[in-house]
Amino acid sequence: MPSERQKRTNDPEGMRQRVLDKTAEFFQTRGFHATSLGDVMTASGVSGGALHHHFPTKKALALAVIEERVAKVVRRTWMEPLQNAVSARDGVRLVFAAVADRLERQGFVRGCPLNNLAHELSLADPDFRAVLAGIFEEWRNAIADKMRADQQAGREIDVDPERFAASVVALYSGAMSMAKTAQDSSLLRLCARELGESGRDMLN
Amino acid sequence: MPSERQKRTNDPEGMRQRVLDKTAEFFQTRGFHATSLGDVMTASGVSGGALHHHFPTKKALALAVIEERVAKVVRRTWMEPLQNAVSARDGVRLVFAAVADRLERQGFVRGCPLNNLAHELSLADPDFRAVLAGIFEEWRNAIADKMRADQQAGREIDVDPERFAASVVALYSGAMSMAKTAQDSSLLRLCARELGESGRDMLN
DNA sequence: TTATAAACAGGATGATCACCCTGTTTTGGA
DNA sequence: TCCAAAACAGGGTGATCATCCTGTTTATAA
Repeated sequence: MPSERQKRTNDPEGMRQRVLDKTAEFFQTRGFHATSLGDVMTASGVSGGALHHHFPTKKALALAVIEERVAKVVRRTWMEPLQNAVSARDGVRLVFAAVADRLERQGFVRGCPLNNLAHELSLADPDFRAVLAGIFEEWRNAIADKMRADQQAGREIDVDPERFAASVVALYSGAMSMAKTAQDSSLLRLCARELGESGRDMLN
Repeated sequence: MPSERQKRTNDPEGMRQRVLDKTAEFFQTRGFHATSLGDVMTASGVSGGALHHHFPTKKALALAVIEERVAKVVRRTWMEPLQNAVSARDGVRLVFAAVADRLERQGFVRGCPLNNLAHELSLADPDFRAVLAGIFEEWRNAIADKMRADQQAGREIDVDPERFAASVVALYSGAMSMAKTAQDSSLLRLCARELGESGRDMLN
């Protein structure tokens, strides 16, 4: 039986996840440089020794956040809904609308976690840049693949899948940038309309 | 006549501009937080006292950089070429092409200075956010105004100028984000094609 | 010429930060 | 049961950074 002098319960995986959660949150609202490891330690209730044990450097922590949190957000927000959509174009419209809905409910815009970190870290470190570029590519590929599937079903024949994918990611990223800076989610909706309700729009 | 014990020549405005130049450069490649005032002092050959005399805080320096450098880049890159263009759509295409040309010549992508700082500073400080949002708005207004002028000449009747302007800024900002992260300016060209060469494109 | 303020120099300072080190506790397998 | 490794605690450390302060030099206006 556990004696009363058992003071600690080791939960390495739980502690790791707690650190990643809080760090991802701080990175999203303050960015990499404005987030201190002290902030992370206090917020996640982790000692300096434990933090260093799981993540030897701040860079290692950031890479884990990007690979295990940021990438996951992109997959859950974009790729999964897209695969379940009836078409590429419809899926993209649904994602734009879903994100705009969420932003309006929460009342403020923190921006796209991938873009936030990409801007701050892409030029700072080659390792950061490589991982971030990989997520962007995965994102574009998911959209292009869906569009190619549509085309194999005989639809959207005159569309270049790569160009469509890049433009959708660009439109979304840029719209989120503006929405974050203006703190106005209606800019996202405005850009979303450009994705074409009928056949006479920019992106149609 | 100037005696030989005249050791210094005061040039407050020149020194101010030199500081702004170097700071804008550092902000563009490293960002706000990764740029130390020591970096600025060494690079621009300015003493701590002089720097503090012209810009009492780092925030004041950053605000000056945004208002006197970043805003100017947007005006020179976007608004002036746009006003001289034959149409809004054509002007936008020209700017995309001009930027892509420059990026290819220089061989690397540092990104859009406005977006770079907007991502890092928008949520950090209300004053930063306000100034940055103002530049985005000015940018959008310039595009929308040009489109409205086209419409008064009977062209592009079925286009919403605000929507067009927001989408163009978003497409450009997002394309630059991707190009910067991938260090591949061809992504900008790919997105530029979405602006419509004939009449069957996303943005046409 | 002289007084006053602006312009500039350069070191001091306190706070912060990422990282490290030493030691203790817990865990799981031999 | 025991032992080695993993997990964790917490204080220390050198470096860096933004800001400040005191003093000196230059410009300007009376």
